[in-house]
Amino acid sequence: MRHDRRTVTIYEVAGRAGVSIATVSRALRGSRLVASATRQRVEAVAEELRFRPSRLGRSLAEGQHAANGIVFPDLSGPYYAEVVLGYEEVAAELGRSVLILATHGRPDPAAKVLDLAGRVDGMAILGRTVDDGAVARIADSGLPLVLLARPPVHTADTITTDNDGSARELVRHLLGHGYRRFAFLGSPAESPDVTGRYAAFRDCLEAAGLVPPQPVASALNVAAGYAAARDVLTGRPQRPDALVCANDEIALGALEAAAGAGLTVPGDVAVTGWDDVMAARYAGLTTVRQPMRELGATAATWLQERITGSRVPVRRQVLRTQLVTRSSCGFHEDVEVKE
Amino acid sequence: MRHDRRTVTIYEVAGRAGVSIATVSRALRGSRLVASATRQRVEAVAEELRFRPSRLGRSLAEGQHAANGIVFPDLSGPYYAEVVLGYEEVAAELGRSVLILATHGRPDPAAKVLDLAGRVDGMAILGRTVDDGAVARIADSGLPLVLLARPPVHTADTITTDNDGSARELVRHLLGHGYRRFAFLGSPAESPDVTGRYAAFRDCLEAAGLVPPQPVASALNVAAGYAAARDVLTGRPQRPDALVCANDEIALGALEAAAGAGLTVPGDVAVTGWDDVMAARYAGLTTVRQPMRELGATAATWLQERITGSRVPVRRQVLRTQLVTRSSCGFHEDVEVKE
DNA sequence: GGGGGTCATGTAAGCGCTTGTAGATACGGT
DNA sequence: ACCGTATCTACAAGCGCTTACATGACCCCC
Repeated sequence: MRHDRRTVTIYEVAGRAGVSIATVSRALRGSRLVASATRQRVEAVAEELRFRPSRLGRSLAEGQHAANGIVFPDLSGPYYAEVVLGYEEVAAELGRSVLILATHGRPDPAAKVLDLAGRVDGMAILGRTVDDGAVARIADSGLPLVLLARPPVHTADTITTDNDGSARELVRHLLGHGYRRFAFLGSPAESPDVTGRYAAFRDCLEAAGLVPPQPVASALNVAAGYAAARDVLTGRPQRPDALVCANDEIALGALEAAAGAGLTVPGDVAVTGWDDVMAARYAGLTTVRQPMRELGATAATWLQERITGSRVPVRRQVLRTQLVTRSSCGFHEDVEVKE
Repeated sequence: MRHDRRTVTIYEVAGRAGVSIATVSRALRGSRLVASATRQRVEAVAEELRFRPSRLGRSLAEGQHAANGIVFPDLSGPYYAEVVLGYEEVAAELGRSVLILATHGRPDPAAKVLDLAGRVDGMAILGRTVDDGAVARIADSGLPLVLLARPPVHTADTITTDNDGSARELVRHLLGHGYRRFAFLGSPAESPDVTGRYAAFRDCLEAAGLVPPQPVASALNVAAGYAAARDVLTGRPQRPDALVCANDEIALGALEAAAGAGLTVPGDVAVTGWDDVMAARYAGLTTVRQPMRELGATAATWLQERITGSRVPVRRQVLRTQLVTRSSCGFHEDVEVKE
């Protein structure tokens, strides 16, 4: 069952250098307890033999994987990719490898998540990928955990973006443009973010004296958004004049549906999204930009603190968002600044 | 230096169940050499103690990490993200974890790549992230390796997409629309793909009796594409009428530059890209779609074969691409099919 | 010139698992 | 009553490293 290729071990280096393995280990890790002549000899032999210490041996002895994990639904769309990137960048800087696990919308990722948990010193969980039970079980095992864009679970740290604030800002902006017949496209059950966005949308409309509509079910992709918007724009007695979409992909689908129905944007209907994907810019879509990279970076930083130190209190943080107004929500004088 | 949180080990399970650790191991791994009464007892105790076998212990004993690595430049844009996703999906299916390493354009990732190599049973390297020397060194160590969208290095398997074929198809298409004054935007040094695309572009124009232009330097992002296109469209005596851009981001920048220069697309100038990013659709950009997901999936499959079996011959494969014609390369009757 | 440091190195005990091998037990056939 | 065989279990070696502790050499100074 062993690997075919023989790798050179610390024993061979020790033998060739005429010292014990303890000395090799010390010499190569820069301990001061080695005479410099010995150190040089060991280094020369190690170089000659192309010795690379086994990560497994080292990890087992140290009781540290020197690795972090991250679980996410997928990487289509820049949203999660940016989070992963921010996470990886900080982790790499700290000398930790990153293990990924994409759930790909599979029903029960618990087994794979548990497996991942056994390979890392800490782990970030992104969105609604792992159910509360599994999260609690992992947290209870003592594995440092950070939850991202996901409802908190007792002892784990949690970071989210400001869905509440951004939804309110968005709705007020649309109200300011004179829109009154709102629709919300996207199923709150799809993700915790959508849940929060819809809730704030509802509250904000109520506060404005309007009757908030039920959300229109839609998965978080272009095709679903197209279908949902088509139904809403053509199949109802009272056509809405503002489609608040749970993310940009739904909104992009909605823009197509509007065009298909012969409606102009933003004249006949306004459309907004969330995420500020690259396509949003070319589609003139008003949307909410979120600090995804920072989300990942903060997660990696927090984990590091939990892994090395033993800070006790549970942390929660809400990252600020930015409303990006383009043409799809009404006419503006200001032109988007070139980036 | 050991971890604080005490994890339960096989010894405790053995003690509680009144058997040896060997029996625990066999019982839990489903060996037939265990009486079913014993197995049940062990399983009950393991469950009660929430015993999770240490991955490190197991890997060390088996000489297998049960993990694959992948190195890529970044994850902005769907290109690499899709590859990673395809790779992860297949690897996970095969019970292997995935370690990622983003080079983030850092100058010398060799140390981190070597570290990664020590943590996995096989590894994919994407694009021009690791220099030939480091690749050769890893390959020589016997680590199964697959190179993606990158020039081959002796013993490693290589998979690329059909840059040559797609470039020729693209140029012929533009020639068919009547364009004759071509420019190529993108620095061949940026990536092996760009090198291949430019070479085929050049050859194809020569074959058509035209004098191929030198490439116009540009990094693979929107801002660089904008700047390069602006120079080409405004700063030259003979303005080109077809901008073949090395990827979609450059092309999107070029579209903006054309608009900024008061030129119509495709009337005054045609623009094309590569990758078919989501924004390309909304920008009406003609481009080349590549099977990125398949690229990653194939890499994982090949690695698995190399890791488990010992197939000797070096493999090379070129994946087919698909020209996606939209409005930016001339007027078409056909409308893109809804996806 | 012997006691007490300091410095360099070796010894060995883990870290948590897998697995080859040997031993124990029970059973059936003769 | 005995032995061969099948079935189960324990023993122990190993995987490749780190590190506490022991050992020994050497030097300094009273």
